[in-house]
Amino acid sequence: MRQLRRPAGRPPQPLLSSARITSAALKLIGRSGYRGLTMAALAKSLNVATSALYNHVNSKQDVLLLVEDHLMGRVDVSAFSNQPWETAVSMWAHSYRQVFASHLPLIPVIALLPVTDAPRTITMYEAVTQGFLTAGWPAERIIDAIVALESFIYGSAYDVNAPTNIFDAGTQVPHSPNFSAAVARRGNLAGANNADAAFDMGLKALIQGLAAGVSAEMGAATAGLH
Amino acid sequence: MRQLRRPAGRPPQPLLSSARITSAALKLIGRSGYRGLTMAALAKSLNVATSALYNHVNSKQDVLLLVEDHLMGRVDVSAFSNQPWETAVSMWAHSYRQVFASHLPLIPVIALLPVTDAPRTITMYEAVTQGFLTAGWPAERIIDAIVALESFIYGSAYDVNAPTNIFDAGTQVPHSPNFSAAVARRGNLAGANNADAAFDMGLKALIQGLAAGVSAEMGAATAGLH
DNA sequence: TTCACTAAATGAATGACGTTCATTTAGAAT
DNA sequence: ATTCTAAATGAACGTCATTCATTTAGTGAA
Repeated sequence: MRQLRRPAGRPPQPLLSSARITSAALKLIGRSGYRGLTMAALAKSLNVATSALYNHVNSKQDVLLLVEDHLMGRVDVSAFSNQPWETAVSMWAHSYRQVFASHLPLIPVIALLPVTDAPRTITMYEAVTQGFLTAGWPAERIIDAIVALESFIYGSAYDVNAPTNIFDAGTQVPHSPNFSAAVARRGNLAGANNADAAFDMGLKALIQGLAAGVSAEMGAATAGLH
Repeated sequence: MRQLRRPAGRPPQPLLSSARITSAALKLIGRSGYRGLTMAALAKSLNVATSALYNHVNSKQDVLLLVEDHLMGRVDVSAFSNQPWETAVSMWAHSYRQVFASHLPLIPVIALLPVTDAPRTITMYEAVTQGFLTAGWPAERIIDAIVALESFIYGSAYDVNAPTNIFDAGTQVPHSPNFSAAVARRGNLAGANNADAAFDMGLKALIQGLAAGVSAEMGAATAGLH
């Protein structure tokens, strides 16, 4: 079945928009991964010439930013409004990691690009900040704590995609006896994925450590120490 | 000054080797960053045809793996042999982050590729594992703890390269009052880089939390609880 | 209404880049 | 000696992102 060829020139109704591009990009990523996300394939899936995309985005990076911000809307921050701080942070972090574990190429985008053009991302941060404030965190410390948690989440998202044999030392096993033994013993405990176990362990430690750190500081402040 | 053109055919002395390629790649990265690291530029810096590289590596990924493993040798693990566990982990983590903060494109390589062909990486893990064992960590938990720490380190390496205005909400400031206020207050405290503050805060928390978690578990085990 | 301007499409062209292949030459192994 | 393999050259390929001239349609000002 051949398609009618659309003539050149502005169409009566616009064929493209940021929203349409974002949606098509997400479908394409779902179907063929980030390797399949090319400007040509994206245009084709929208039944449009490749160059038409550049009337709506300045670069492929822009497309990635659109996708990133859309996905940020899927990160669940609801726990910050009805759960204690520790629980809320844990639920948020789990959701955050889950959303981006299948979108690793976005991590450099999130981590390095200003949030200015990412409204949903800003909304997410606002909810998280509110949760921290409600829990009594001093404003001065909140961003650093969020950044620390996010750093852990990004790294953990990579780890979700690590192959199971990533720590296989191969021929070097004799030269790394302690390490290789530890690798062999890993996961000898009940169930669950290795990546999940490491994430849960680290997240619990981080949350507990952050809480301890900030409460110590506040205690000191209250006591007038500095 | 024109170069003599080398004729085709195997030269009496090999012009290339893994070591030479690694060294040239590192120099090139230092001079022009990862954007400048192309197979063509790499070959040119070695005064060799591009295709000659493929007699020694199978792909550009291979080059990245060579560089990665070389850099792993720069990560300082010495503290594990003469410092208490908390100090050693902290020093190792700082060194690890510093080494890779200027090599972000390697992070997916480290995080996702088996260590099998990375001998220095294995050596690093062996030293870290020994440090954990000496501190009394149960073998079953060590790899998960290392993975958790590494995840945090990778994410923090990205953060080192984040622009200072990354959290600038721009026109959306009115819609994110708490977040924007927290961003404004960040770094109101003495000196230091924002990224460094977040890293120190998170690392301290993580180390403390991991220590607390494992000692609780060991205490329970000692007491015969399970 | 007309006219200039801008928005949004097409399709051709460009320029990087990674990678492959036929070919050549030299060392190594039988 | 002869054969096999290692290691080089240079040409060619295919994939991409991006740009540009061109076309057409809506929009706002005179």
